[in-house]
Amino acid sequence: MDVVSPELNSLLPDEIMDTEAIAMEEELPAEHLAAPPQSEPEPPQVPMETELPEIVSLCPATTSMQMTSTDAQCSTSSGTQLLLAPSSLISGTTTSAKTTSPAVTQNLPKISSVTVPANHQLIINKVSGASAADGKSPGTAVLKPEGQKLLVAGLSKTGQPIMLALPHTWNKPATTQGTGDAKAQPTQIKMLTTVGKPVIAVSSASQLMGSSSTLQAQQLKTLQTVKSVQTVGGVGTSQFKTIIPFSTPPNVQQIQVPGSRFHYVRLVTATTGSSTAQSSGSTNTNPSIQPAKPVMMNAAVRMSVPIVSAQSIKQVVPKPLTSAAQVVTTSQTPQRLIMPATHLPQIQPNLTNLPPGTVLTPAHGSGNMGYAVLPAPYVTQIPQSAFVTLTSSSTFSTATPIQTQARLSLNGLSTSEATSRPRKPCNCTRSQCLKLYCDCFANGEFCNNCNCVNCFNNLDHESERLKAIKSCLDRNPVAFKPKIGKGKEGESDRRHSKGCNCKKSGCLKNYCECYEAKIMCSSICKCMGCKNFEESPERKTLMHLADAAEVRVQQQTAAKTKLSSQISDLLTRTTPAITSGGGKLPYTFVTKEVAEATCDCLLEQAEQAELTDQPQAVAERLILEEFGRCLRRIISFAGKVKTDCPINC
DNA sequence: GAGTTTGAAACT
DNA sequence: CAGTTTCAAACTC
Repeated sequence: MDVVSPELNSLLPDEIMDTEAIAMEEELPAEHLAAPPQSEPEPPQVPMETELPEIVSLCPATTSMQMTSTDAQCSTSSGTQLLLAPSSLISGTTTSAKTTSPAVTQNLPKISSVTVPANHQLIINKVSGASAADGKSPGTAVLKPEGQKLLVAGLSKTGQPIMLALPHTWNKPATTQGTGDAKAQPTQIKMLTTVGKPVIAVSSASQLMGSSSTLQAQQLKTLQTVKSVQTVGGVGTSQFKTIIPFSTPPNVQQIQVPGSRFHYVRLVTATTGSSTAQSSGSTNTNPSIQPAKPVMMNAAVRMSVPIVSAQSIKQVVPKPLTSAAQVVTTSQTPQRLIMPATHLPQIQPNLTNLPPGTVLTPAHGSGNMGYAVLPAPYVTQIPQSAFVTLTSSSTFSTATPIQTQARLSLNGLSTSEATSRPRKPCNCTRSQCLKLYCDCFANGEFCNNCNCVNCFNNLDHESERLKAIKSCLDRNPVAFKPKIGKGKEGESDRRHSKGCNCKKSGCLKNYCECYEAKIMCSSICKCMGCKNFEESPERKTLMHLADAAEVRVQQQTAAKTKLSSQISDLLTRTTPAITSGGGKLPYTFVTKEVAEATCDCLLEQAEQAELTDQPQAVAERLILEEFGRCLRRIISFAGKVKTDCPINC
C-alpha cells in the first residue's frame, strides 16, 4: 500500500510515515470492516499495543461555527457515528442518518445522506455539477464543486466526538500535482475508524479559516485525542501523517509519526490562495507548493490528553491574533502555545538564536512554507522556559510577517515519561545511535546525557536521523511501535508483539525481551528451553527474589529519605542559633591565627591541669570544656563579622 | 572495570 | 526466509 502520497512526501520530512495506521488497518480483521449493527458491542479486536494511537489535534473552532444547520450524520461500520456537513455538499446515497450528540450536531447543516463503505472508508468525491449519486460509485458522497468546507464529526461509542474538518480547498486537486484537474481528480477523504476510538481529522487552518485566520490561535484551545485518521491523499493512497494546524499565519502544526514516539511541531507560514493545498490522488508534479494540510495523526502525546467535546470546540471564542504574544491554553490540558506575531525583520536575527538542534527546513518553491521539525521528545528535553523561534528564510520575502515563538508544554505520555522515568543513557559506539540497537533511537528519543560515541541521534544530525528512521521503517513499518502490547482476548493483558527468540537464557534473564518487560512468554515466542511461563518454578523463585530485592531497595530508599529529612530538619533548627541574622556564617572564620589561638588556649588548660595534678580524665574534661568555649567564641565572632559584612568575606 | 554472553537488529 | 554478522545491553568475574 502506498502509505504516503507524493504530495505529502514532498511536504513532510521523509521519516514521517505512519506505520501505526498501516498496522492498524492491517490489523483490522475482516469482521471489523463489515458494518455491524449500531448496538453491536465493541469488537474484541485489540491492537497489539499498549499505547493507544490517540491523536492530539487542534480542531479549528470556526469550522463548526460556520455550519448553520443541524443533524447531518451517518454511522460507520464500527458503530462510529459520523456527522457530515454541509448538506449542500452532499447528495445522498445510502447510509441512514443517526442521532448524535447535540454538542456535535449543533450548528451543523443537514445532509441528506452519505455512504460510509463497509471498509471504514468514507470517500467523498467532488463531482462538478449535479448529483453524482448515480449509483456508479456506491459508498461515495458527492461534493459540490464550490470548494465548500466539510465537517465530518460524530461520536464514538464512548461519546467522544469525532470530527473531520476539511478545508474548502480540499475539493480542488492538489497543487502539488500541477496538472491536476479538480473535476477529473476528485478529492477523496479516506477516513479510517478504529474500533471504539474516535477519529479526528483536522483540516489545514489556513484553508479552513480563510479570512478568519486570526481565529486560529483560539482554536488551539481544542485538543482532541484521537485514535486514527487518514486523510488527504488521493485515490488508492492513504495518509497517516499528522499535521495539526495551529494558526495561520503562522501555522503551527503538530506532526505525529504514528508508530513512533516522535512528535513534531511544524510552524508553517500562511499559505496564499495560489498555494493552498489541494488534495488529489494524482501524482505530485509540483511539490513546491505545499500548503498546510490535514493528514493522518496519531499518538504519543496520546493517552494523557483528554478528548475535548465538539461543544468545547464551538465554545472557543474567536479572538484576533495580534502583535502581542498570546498564550492559548485549554482548560482541559496544560498544553499551550504562545504565538506572538512579530514582523519579519525582528525575526530573522533570531535564526541564530534558536535552541540547539532546532531544524529549519527551507521553504519549498513558492516559499510560503517554512517549518521546523521538532520531535516531541526534544521538546520535552529542552527546558520548559525555552522558546523555539521558527521561521523560514524564504518566508521573509513574503508579505506575511512571521514570528512564532512556540512554547509547547506537551503534557503527554512522553513528557511524563521523560520527566518521571528518564531513559537509561545509551552507550552506543558504532551505530551512531541511528539504529534500533540504540534504545534511545528505538524509543523515538534523542540521546540526552548518554555515553554514546559519535552520536547522530540529535538535531545536529537531523537529516541523517531522518534517513535512519526512514530506513528502519522501510525494513519494518512497525519498528517504532511498542513491542509490548495487549494480547488477544483470553490471553495475558500484555505480551510481546513478536515474541522472543532466546536460546540460552531460558527467558529468565534480561536478555529476553519478554522477561525484561516482566511478561511471560507466549505462543508466538520462538524461544528454546523457556522457563518464563506461569507455572515455572524457576520463574517463581526469580520473581520472589526480585520482589524481595525491590522491597529492600524501597526500604533503603525510604530510610535514606527519612535520614536526609531529619538531617535537613536538624540543620534548619540549629542554624539560627549559630548564625547572625540567618544564613550561613562566613566560611573563612577559622583562620590559621584562630586555630593557633585555640590551640594555645587548650595547651594552657592542659598545663593548668598538669600543674594542679589533676587526673587525666579531669584534664581531658577541662581541655574539652575549653575547646567548647573557644568554639562558642569563634562562632560568636563569626556572626558579628557576618553582620558587619553581609557578603561572605 | 574488563571481558564474556546473549539475543535483537542488521545484513547477505 | 534463513543464515551470518553486528551491535549494545546484560551479565560475570
